[in-house]
Amino acid sequence: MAVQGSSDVLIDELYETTNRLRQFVEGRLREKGASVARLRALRMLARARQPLRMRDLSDMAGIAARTATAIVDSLERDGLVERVRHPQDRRAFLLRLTDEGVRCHREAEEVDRLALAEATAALDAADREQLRTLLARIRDHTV
Amino acid sequence: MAVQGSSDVLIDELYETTNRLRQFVEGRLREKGASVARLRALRMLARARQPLRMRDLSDMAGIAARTATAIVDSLERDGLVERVRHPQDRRAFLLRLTDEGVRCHREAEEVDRLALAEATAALDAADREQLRTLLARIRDHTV
DNA sequence: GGCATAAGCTGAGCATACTCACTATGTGCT
DNA sequence: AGCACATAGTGAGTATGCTCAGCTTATGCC
Repeated sequence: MAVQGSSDVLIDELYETTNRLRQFVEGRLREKGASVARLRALRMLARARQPLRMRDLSDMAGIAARTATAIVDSLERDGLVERVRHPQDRRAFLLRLTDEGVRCHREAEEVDRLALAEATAALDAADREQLRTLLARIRDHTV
Repeated sequence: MAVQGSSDVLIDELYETTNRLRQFVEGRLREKGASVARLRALRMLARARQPLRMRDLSDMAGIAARTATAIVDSLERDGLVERVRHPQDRRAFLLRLTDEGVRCHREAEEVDRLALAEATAALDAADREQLRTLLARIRDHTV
């Protein structure tokens, strides 16, 4: 029974772990004016070689287009990101990090790195790699 | 660089995996009038030997008390749960599953089990156990 | 050129998570 | 008894995720 029941609560544990990890990291990111979702958007924009459209951002982040709109709204309100009309496609925007956005990203990334290192202190490199592998296998089956 | 960067995106992968798994499971639970959060509450109530207070529920589910209020509100609105005044402590409620709630829980539990089995099809028993162990280690460091 | 269809984005509305502040009630100390 | 503090639950407000509907603009086919 214990063996068969071993997967029953897996989603709950995944859910709770994510919730707690998010709160843990967000508590540290807050003072930098960031959050997990906001940092993720900043990271995508910082890493991309080309300016991104809203759609690119939502695809890369694995979130709904509407959710990306909300995130970018808040980033724009705080002066971290700018929407510029796409020169060829008048339906689309191109997203650009402001100087403030670049600074915020850099600081938030460092805070995130430290918080994540703290949260995963009990995992060695092999454990982390194993965890990533297992997560990827779940993602492959939830399309 | 690849090795050092291995933990950088771990939280993003955990985040995205949870989001996708939740949507995957909720798509199947929806027709049963449930959701991941609602099923979790129903499960706690069904498994508890004693009637639970709001506080017991939020503690067991690992969520904020206010969030439990919202979940129970929705379950009560749909006639799945009842709040009964605690006979000794007039501040508290005791939560009781209705017959409809019991039926909903039973059906949702089965749907959840199947959906989870599908999502974790690429993981054998040892993988699942390993995943649970790794998640638990993260939880221990995010209190 | 013109019409049908697709794509980009956002408004509206919901669910689930949080914090903070508040009311009502219990508990414990003097 | 009475005051201080703790606990139970919820209202208010915010963030992040979703879907569906709708407007605007591109695209592709005749």
